[in-house]
Amino acid sequence: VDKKITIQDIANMVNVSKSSVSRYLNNGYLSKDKAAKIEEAIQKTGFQTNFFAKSLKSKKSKLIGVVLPRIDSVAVGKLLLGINNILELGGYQCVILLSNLDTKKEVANIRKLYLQGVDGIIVDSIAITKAHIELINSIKIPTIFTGQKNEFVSYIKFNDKKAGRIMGKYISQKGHKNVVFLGVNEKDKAVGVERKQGFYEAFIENNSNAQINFVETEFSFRSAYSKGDNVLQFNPTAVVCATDNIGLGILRYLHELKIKVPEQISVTGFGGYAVSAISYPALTTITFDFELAGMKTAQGLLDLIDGKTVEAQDDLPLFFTERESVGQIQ
Amino acid sequence: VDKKITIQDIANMVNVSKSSVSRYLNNGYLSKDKAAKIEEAIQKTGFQTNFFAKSLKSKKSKLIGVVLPRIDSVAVGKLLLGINNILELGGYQCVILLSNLDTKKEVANIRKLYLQGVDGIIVDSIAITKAHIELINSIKIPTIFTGQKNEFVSYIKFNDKKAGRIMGKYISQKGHKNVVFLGVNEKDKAVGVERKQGFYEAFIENNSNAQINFVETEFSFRSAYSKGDNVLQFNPTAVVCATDNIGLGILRYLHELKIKVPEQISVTGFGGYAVSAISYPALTTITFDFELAGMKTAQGLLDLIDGKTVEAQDDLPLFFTERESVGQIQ
DNA sequence: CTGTTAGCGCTTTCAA
DNA sequence: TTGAAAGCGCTAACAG
Repeated sequence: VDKKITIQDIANMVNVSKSSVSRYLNNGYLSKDKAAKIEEAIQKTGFQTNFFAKSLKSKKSKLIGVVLPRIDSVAVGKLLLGINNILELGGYQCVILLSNLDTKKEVANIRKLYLQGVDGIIVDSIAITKAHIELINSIKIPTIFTGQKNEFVSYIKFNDKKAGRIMGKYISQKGHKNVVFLGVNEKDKAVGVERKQGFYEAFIENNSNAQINFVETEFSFRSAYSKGDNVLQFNPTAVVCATDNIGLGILRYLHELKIKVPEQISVTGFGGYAVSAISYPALTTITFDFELAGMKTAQGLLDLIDGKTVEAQDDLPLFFTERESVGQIQ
Repeated sequence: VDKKITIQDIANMVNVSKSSVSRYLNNGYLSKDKAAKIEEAIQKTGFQTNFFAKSLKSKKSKLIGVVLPRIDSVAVGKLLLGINNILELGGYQCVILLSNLDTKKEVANIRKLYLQGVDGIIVDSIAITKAHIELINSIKIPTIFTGQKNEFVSYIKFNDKKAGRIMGKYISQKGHKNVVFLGVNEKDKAVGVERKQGFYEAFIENNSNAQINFVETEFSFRSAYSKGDNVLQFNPTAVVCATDNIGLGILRYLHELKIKVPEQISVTGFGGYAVSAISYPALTTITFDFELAGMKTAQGLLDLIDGKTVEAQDDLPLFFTERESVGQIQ
């Protein structure tokens, strides 16, 4: 592998025109013997078509842009794994842009990818704003969202409200009447609003004189941990956390205070990361299969690229995972 | 944003040649007034230079290939975050290829990136083989490794041996005489060999009649957990785990058997992920700053691209983090 | 300072 | 079936 060889070099070696080599490469008509010779030349030279020239000419890059809110999270990692599984099969590669949980940057990243000429864009969004919609409508690149929903775009996500409802029903059935919902900011519709709403609804339905108090936290262990005394002020019998991460933070806080879980207080999460099964006590949670979500999303994008219509989907399978962190009241 | 507009369109609007527009874009000499007019036209049209044409011509893509063994790990996520921080400043973007902890695929991915014409490659390697070296030597693209070392390539990593030594000294000082090292396969030089060796050396130095037994595990919690009884057969007073993940798996196993940590048995890790501070008991570990590692690696690659020489570096700062999981013997 | 010119490597009519 | 030729959008001599 010395100096990169081109389609022209191959043509010269075999005494055909470069058009013929191009045809060979793109399944055009070509006589058997020429095809064979070209194949041989390509084999021994290790020729590989120039990615940029091809993209320039064909207007296709085989590159998919992936906009992520953050990367140092197991959930996002799994999602990306699923995305990559599917995209790789289709001969696509991922260009990754990070938004640092910043909505504006998310939009800027989408624009950047568009200008670069990727063939499609996947956005693991934290919130779909008007700016998102406007941009998506003005650019013509296939784009699909995951993690959040919006009627004007294609998206594939879990039903966060349903997840919340499952948890709400469970907790009320366990006899809890005074709980704290330790959630995140409402700017995040899926995690901040839908999960909470689902929980509230189902919890109240089953338990009309119950009491729920809300405490807000960031996504990190550390932040959740630091909200511990805030949570305890309400004297809840259960604290329902918007993510497993948050649950783990609270678990740690309670441990330090020698408050026994689930004997004295119950804790739950959402997510189903492997680590929450290892914690002590293992966290009762709603399990989302993020890798599957990634695969579905990537497949949706591929369909969009193929010109098919993809209908919004917010019912990816999720299931309740009962472990050890919730106790029965009375 | 309708039909993509080109440098020629801008040239026509302002009545200059497209070369002048190109000059404007690339900091060539240009009169103030023309520059101003061009700028205005670019502003109002939202023109953006065509990525593929530019790359084709300039032989530069502003794309960096990043080969990762896996993506669903916090350590890798942090590394990528650091890489991205630096690359973004330089106007580069990351194309990510996953190797699924497979050495052959790692090599194949490097080749793929080379053929695509990325400007440089970062490999978070699990093992640097002859195939790696040969490929790197034959292609001329700047390439840097992280996570593993090898005298024939540029690399930036932590000193895993030193990390092991610190732990070995600490554990022996704590009076432990019979430990199990719960490590990974030796194909992974850094984690499988260096950490172990460093630990063995320092532990024995301080404690010549001590006993160490080795148990092998995969990287996952689950695998570590499943090795629990294997570990216990040796009746150790401490189990030194090659990663925090592994340590967390063992912690869970011991908890289920109601074996108290650190009263009955001590456990340690390597890594310093946030989650190990939240576990119960919090894990004593060696902390690596993976984000910093990512930044250093990316900066090294940028230097390589600039034609500077980058010397191998295996002394990224690491520090001992004493928490709650190790007890004193006697 | 600025325009003209010649490609980068490839695909794709259009004729032959 | 095949080759010639045009051109994707851009950069970079080379004159002027």
